Amino acid sequence: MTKEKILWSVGQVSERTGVAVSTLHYYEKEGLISSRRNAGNQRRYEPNVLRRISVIKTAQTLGVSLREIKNVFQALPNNRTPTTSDWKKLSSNWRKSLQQRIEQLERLRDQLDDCIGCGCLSIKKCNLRNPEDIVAKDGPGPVLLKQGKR
Amino acid sequence: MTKEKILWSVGQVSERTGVAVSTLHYYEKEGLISSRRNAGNQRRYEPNVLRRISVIKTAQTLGVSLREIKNVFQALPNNRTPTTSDWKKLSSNWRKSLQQRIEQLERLRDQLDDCIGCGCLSIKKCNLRNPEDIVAKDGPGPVLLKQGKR
DNA sequence: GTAAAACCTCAAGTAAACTTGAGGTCAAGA
DNA sequence: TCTTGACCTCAAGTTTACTTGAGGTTTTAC
Repeated sequence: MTKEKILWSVGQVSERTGVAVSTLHYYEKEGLISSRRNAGNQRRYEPNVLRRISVIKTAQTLGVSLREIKNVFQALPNNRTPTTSDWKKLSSNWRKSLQQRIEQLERLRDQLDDCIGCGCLSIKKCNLRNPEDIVAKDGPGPVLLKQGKR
Repeated sequence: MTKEKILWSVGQVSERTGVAVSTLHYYEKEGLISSRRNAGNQRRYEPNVLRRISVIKTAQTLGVSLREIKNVFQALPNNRTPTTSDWKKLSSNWRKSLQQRIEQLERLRDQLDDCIGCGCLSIKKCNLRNPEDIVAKDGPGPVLLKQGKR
């Protein structure tokens, strides 16, 4: 009993996932997904590529860069096609950073509430802009939230 | 009694806000902030530029593009330096989209929880990847969350 | 068997948000 | 005064995540 493998063409994967063919090429070039080729050199994907693409897109929604996603993939034992339990770990980790992001935004929201309340956004008082309660003196010193590059 | 205006040099604004001098130049070129010049053609900023920069940085944290921020600024009557009540409106609006973003991420988080629970991320079952409860058929059709460009 | 649709590669282009560099001017302190 | 640090302009470079295009091959449908 041979296991019949259903393979997908790039166009099928594209339609199935909503991700452009050119993007699939790009992901492959970047080492995020892989494919086999048929006799005519056309890409043929195993179904699990859909998993990978889902994870990529989900992670991007969370603000994870492709580079980081690739690292996560590569950290999987033997860089094998991830198993269910690998996915569990991934989901768990991303759940954590998602939670952190949510909390960060909630803090920001609450600070915005303060600002709306006080109508301030003033340099010396506003929490949002002066999160460490640093009060402006004549001398300088950074006052905004430190923010990574976006 | 003349109103003494304290003006800031670009270096001072940079240190005060944590935003690089080159970025301040860039924001000015893009029409997000403005400055006067002293006799020697050096930039001199009115204190309210700090407000603008705060708003820019805050909005960016919320995922608002510079273009959008500029539009908001320009929508202010006479493109004047925003007043306290202008800021209230801005804060309110941004508070709304912040809330939406939080809710979106919370949904994502809860769906991730489901995935962790079921260990799936499977094509046919996973909520996260199949948010509309579209069950995979043999025929294609996009399955991922629609996502704007990032 | 043939035409159209789908696929291939590789290079170059795009957009946002900045940064870097070259070449030169201005200002403040010893 | 002189030197050093802060400033100036303008052009070009950088990064991420893709898209577009040219020129050619393969597959599929009639």
